[in-house]
Amino acid sequence: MRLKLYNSLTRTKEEFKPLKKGVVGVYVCGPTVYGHAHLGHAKSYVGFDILVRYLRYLGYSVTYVQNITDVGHLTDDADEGEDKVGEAARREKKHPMALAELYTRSYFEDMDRLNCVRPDISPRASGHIIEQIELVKTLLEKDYAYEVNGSVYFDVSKFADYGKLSGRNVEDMQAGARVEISPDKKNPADFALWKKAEPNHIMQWPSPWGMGFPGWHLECSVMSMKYLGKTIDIHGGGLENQFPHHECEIAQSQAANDAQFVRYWLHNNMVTVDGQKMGKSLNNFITLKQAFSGAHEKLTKHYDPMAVRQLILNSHYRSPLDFSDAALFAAHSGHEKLTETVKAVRKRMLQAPNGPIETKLAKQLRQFRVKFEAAMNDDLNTSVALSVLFELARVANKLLDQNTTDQTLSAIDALFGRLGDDVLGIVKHQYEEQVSDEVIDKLVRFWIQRRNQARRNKDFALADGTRAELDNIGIVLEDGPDGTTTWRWK
RNA sequence: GGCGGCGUGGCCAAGUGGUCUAAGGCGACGGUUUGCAAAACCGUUAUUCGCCGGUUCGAAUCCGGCCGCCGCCUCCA
Repeated sequence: MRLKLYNSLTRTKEEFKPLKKGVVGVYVCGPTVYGHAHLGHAKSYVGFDILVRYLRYLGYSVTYVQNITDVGHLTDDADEGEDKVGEAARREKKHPMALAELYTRSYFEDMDRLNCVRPDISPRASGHIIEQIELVKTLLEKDYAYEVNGSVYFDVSKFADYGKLSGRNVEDMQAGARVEISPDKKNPADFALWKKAEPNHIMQWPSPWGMGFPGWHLECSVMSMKYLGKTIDIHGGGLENQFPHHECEIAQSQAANDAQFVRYWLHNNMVTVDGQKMGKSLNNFITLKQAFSGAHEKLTKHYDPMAVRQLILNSHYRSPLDFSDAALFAAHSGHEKLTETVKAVRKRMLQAPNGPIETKLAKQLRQFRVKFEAAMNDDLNTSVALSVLFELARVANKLLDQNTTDQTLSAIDALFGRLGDDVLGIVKHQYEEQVSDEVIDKLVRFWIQRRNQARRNKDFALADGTRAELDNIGIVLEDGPDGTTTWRWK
């Protein structure tokens, strides 16, 4: 069976065939870096992380591009609001580029903790102004765009397919239902390619139309074209960007290039928190840093990033996901079970008797792999794929109760590695048991107490024995004149 | 107003015409193991898939109606 993906463009699951054999270009709409990443980012980017990992598992050579939006994304409607990065910069009293850098780093840090593979290229919108201006020029030359007062708009009436992706009809949409119509536009659905900047606007660049900045939609067209070509295999993004962002990308790109822009459109569904949409005004807006530290009133504890990842993989990427403390807790418990099993297998592997794997078991492991791949091939059904890991864990734990062979255990470990690590990213190559200084201090103090108890009981043999044992480990006890005991490394 | 999605056990969640008396996880309960516990393992926990009607030899899965919930079209992945 081959990989099938649900293509938003055709609204069907289609067999995935890349344009060039064995090579896949993936472009995913990245974050606008004006704040810390939140649970919504986690769902979206873990979802596409799985796509990239699985394509690589299947043997494709994948180029994964995910932009960083640091200019042009407005707070209001696509044309009238303030630049998000600019506004946040003003609020935090930073230069916009410093603010973008801060949150870009924060974003990468959070994604690393979620064990998402880094994109191969993370292009910044502000680093591609020249290319964006070039695209606007092309669209003007081809008469798909018009200039008004230093701004350039795309003329939607000239692009027949506008609305095809999101199933909308320009005529049917209530023009300006919730948004003021810009007087400069010929048609309310027209969108900005280039915006004139007022003098106080910090981020602005010279252009043939005067000082200004690019429209938000432009960057994705330009950067995907630059790094992946005019026609790309897969474009991913959050469902909320299907309209208008992705429609606009299609219109710009295809008008400019006279070529299909994207062959497979993938859209990730949204998250809710306790059943409600997550919004800054709703007091249920949870950043990843808050989830990882537990610093949010909706959370009873801090959650390991892997628990968040596990919860995301527990459901399908096209289904909405409700984050609740209970759901996170359940995911955490489940993840712990898998982790403990993998650790136990690896530990036992080292001392298990030499011997081959039983034929019957080898067959069962192959079946697990078949089931896993069938699930993943079916539009990345991670929920079922994950269930295979739990079945594998059960088999492994049963074998651990018996005196099984080293080859059996290493086969199980290899399967955990291939499926759980390479594809799902919830099993790690290595688990280093790190002991903090605080824990060591508590342990030593515990022994100091025991020794002092022995001293009070005049059991000097035990007291001295304890001190000698600690000394062997490299820990020196020092009894002060006031009866207190401190310790230091030898 | 326009567009779309969802409703499966106490909770999360797969399954979308027969292998479904419905995967997997969490939780709960009983058992094995254990000095006790934890972990692990075994078993129990939906004859039923929001409600009503229809199509069909057969429906959680298709169609119609109703009820409920959610999202997008502003911000937001």
